[in-house]
Amino acid sequence: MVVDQLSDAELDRLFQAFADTTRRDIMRRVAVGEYSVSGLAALYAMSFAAVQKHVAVLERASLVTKEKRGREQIVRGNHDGLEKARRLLDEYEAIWRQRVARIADILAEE
Amino acid sequence: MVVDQLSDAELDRLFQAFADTTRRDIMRRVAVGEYSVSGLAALYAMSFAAVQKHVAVLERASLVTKEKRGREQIVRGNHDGLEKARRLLDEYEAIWRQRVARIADILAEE
DNA sequence: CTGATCTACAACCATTTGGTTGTAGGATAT
DNA sequence: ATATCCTACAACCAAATGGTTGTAGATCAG
Repeated sequence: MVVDQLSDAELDRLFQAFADTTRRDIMRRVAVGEYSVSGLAALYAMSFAAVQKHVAVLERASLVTKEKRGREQIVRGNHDGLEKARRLLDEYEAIWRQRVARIADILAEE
Repeated sequence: MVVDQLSDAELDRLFQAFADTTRRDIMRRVAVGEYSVSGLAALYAMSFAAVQKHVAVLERASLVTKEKRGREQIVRGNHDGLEKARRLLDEYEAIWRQRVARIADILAEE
């Protein structure tokens, strides 16, 4: 039973978000600790605006959330987004296994 | 222990490959049955060349393989590629869980 | 109040992406 | 031998991506 239907566009955004080294690194960071946008920006050899854009991509993909704290914007990992991506790959895995099982059945019939 | 180290570029290609609805659909198809490139092309409302490009993206990402059979090119799903993507997301999941566990520990100490 | 910090956003640029059409070559069928 | 089918690849185009700099609005510190 599929509880939580994801649109194609949502999945596009999800995987697109993972398809960049800097963004995957940001995901690792915010999964462990708290970072402001400028705190993240300090970690990479690119402009603040570039990092800001990466965070925006992750946010649109529901992989992080931002929360205003004073003049800072705290970036937090969003577990749901990660789970959705994982679930899709698990689904593919299941399809694969079904196929392997079916082939085994066919071989067993002979 | 990380058995099989994936370069950033490989991961970029892997997730980039998943970040398109048509390509995810192709992945589902070839996981179940056998398709030639033209067989796949017949399924979508776009040119043969466009589908050919999508297959090429999946191939560069090690998500499918092609095998020549007569004048056709048979596209097959490659389980390894899928596994690698799954493993990465599992790793993120593990990082997440560690954090949750650590927070629980801190709360328990008080 | 002033200055420094953090953020957002616009404008711009080069490259990549996702699509097209067209051309050409190898394999198959008649 | 000829026509058909399947594939590969080049050239082109519009839009998106990943980066830049610059401007401007909030918030905080002195």
